[in-house]
Amino acid sequence: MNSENRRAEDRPSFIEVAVNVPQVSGVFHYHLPDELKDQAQTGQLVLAPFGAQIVQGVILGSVEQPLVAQTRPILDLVDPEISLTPQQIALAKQMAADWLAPLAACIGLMLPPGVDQPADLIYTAQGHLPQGLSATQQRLLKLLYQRGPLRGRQIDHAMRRVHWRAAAQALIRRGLVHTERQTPAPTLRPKLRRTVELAVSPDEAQAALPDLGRPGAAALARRQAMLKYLIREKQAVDAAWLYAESGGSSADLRYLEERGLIRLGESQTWRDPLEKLTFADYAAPLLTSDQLRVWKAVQEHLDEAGSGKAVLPLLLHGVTGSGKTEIYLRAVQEVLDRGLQAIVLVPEIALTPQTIQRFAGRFAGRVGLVHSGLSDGERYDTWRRARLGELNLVVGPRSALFTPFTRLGLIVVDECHDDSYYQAEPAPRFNARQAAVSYAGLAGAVCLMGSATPDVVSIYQSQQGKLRLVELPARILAHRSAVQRQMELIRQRDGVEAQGRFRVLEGQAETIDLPPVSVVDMREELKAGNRSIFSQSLQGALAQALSQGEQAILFLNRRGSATYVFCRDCGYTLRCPRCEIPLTYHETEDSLLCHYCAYRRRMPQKCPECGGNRIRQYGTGTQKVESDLKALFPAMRVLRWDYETTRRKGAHAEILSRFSAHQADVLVGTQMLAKGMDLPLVTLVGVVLADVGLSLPDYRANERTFQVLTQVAGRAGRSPLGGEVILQTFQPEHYVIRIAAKHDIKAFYRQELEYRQRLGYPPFARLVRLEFRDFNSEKAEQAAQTMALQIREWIEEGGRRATRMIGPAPCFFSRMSGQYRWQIVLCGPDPASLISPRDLTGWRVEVDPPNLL
DNA sequence: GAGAAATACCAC
DNA sequence: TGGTATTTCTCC
Repeated sequence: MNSENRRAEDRPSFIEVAVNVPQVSGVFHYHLPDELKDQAQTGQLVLAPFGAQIVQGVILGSVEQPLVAQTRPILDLVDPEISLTPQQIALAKQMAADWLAPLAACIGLMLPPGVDQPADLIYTAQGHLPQGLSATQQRLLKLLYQRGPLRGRQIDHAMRRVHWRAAAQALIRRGLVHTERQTPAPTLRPKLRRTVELAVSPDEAQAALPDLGRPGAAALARRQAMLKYLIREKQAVDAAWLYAESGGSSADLRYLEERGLIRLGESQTWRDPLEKLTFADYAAPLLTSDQLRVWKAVQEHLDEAGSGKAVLPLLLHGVTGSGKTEIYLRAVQEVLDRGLQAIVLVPEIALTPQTIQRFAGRFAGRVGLVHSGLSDGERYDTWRRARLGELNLVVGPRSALFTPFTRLGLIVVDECHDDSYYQAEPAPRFNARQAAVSYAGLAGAVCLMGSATPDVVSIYQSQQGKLRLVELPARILAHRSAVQRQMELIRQRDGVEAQGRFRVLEGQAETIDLPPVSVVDMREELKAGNRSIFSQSLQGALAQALSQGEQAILFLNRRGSATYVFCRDCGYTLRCPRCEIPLTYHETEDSLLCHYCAYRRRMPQKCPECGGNRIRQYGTGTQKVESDLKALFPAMRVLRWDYETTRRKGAHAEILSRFSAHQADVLVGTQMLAKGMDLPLVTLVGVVLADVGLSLPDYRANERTFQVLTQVAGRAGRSPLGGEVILQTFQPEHYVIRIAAKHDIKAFYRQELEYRQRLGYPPFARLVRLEFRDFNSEKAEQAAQTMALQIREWIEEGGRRATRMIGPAPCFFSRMSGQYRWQIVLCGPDPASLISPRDLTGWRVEVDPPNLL
């Protein structure tokens, strides 16, 4: 048979499918059975046979010639409403290439959570426990006897880090266990509500009113009320609404339906996480001259992108409080006015309630929210609303990037320096900020990134013409209403008009200088006999703020150091038995906690090493700061914002609103204090120990410390009350401390770029990190050594003299959850191309990871 | 990730 | 040599 003689319509069309098995990277060719030919478009989520399994997959497109002689048919659609947009498919392909990740894993990011159901087996035990089984086999059998048939994933959960699958195979061979395939079915369905409408004309319904039951019966009155309501309404109404209006029940509805008077229907309803919340309208303020200049640049980009031109991503560098969010809001407004759609990425939704509020306030009823607190049903509905074009704006963390829009005009990346845009676990390991740039390019949209502390790599890229840098160098005074109240306060306090450090521009917003920063040398404090964690000047400043009814923030840079416990006799440090990370002390429970794997134990009375009883916690935690503060200032109202106090849902917003409402004088906290918050009453920021973090063995330790110090300093003095920042440190001469104290970010970039160039780190090279984990320390090391030899060979073969290999070495956090970690770092112009064609099963591969710890 | 095929291993 | 444990490879 000659296929060329066939008419085009008869030619079977083949399709390319990415199967949703995360370990499988390739694409596979199938054909569509006739009954699916009309429905199965590119992007559709389908069920396909794959070996002996039935798996989900996404149609990537059609092909003329399949790769295999005999294709198998697609079985069905998983959900007719779930299909990826062409731009999403393009982005998935781009990401797979950029991050050396399997395509299926990237496709998985685009699907609404809860819909993708990996194929699984159901394991059932049969017969009795015989002799001569291995420990794992016995455990597995006992588990199956106890809990009955289980899915593979349930066993994964119950027998964590046990390689039980081999044991299961052995049991299957001996006939003690049997397996059954489970065809995955989506657990989610659209939420429906019942509707009611008249099935007859209003006149006929009116005529039927007296004859709806026994005269005088309660049912008669209820049914009449229902019918009357429907006569008035003329259109279909929600059944729940009708019950409330008439006092009737579903039995009454059934009666009216049987009489042929009404018709029951169903209509779809959306699960909207913002529905129950109300937000104050947030009207657009006038722009400052700086903002107008930036806004013009944004408009230019939107215009050019609108006319089909490729545009550079925009990097908005604006000091804290310079009005970046207002620029985002205008850009979103502009895009919506043009009939396009926008995605706004924020770092950690729980930590930026103020940003969310401003978007929800400005675009009430038109904004979708995506975050980890949503139920699967809410996400599924948000996804489908976006896909149907009923939603045009979405705000959320990195996963919001994958909202299925077809008319994307803008992607905003707020606080673009934030590490939470990087996803390390699970694979694919990628940076959502870089993915946003790719996506904007693919979709013809504008990417607008903003930060008060852009990372040096972005700054370098702007110097190289790869990004367009726009700046907001001046701070805007806190909100006008708050300012007015505070001017009044100052007048009462000082008897004079506030002036000097801030300017009032005619008819526009007012600007104010960044707060002065003083550096306190803690070595001098020790010499002077002050052994408290607060220097004399910080104590003085706190006392003053308290006496004047102002607020203060005390910041602890905890990364890499914490309240670890050691013996003052022998020096023994208590560490996590699984991770070897120093345990941190928690006063409230008198217990020790590992912050990596959540291992917990009681605080010991005696040193486990030497038996001495002088075992104490050392270092400074938020609890210690809180108790010391209370000892110094008994009247002070202290609020703690840290890991411990924010585990409860909604705790972030609650703490923030209590502090904003001046129900506390001092807020003590860690990293999260550095996020974008607007707290007008804060006049003092104290950094308890500024140099923590500088000693971490990571090439970005300086940059990260500088960023966090700059961000936290920006929380002070956003009002006419003024403000100051006190940095306590043991290394006052360190350039990061010196430059942060002067707010001289440009000097930091010069220094840091010089250092990166000297050592050949990004942006002067790119990085790939290979990490191997094993419960057995020798195995982990062995694997790393073998791989290192292999890589050396690849470098040799390819003549890749510009690529250097760092390691193999144990990672800084050398154990995590009981597994030993070893790493190899490749550094060079394009290290990814060296390993992309190789088989790296068992290795975690990260391209341009944000840290090497 | 499952299942089959290929290979390594071992007792006789 | 037959049988089983282990690794490798394909799945469209």
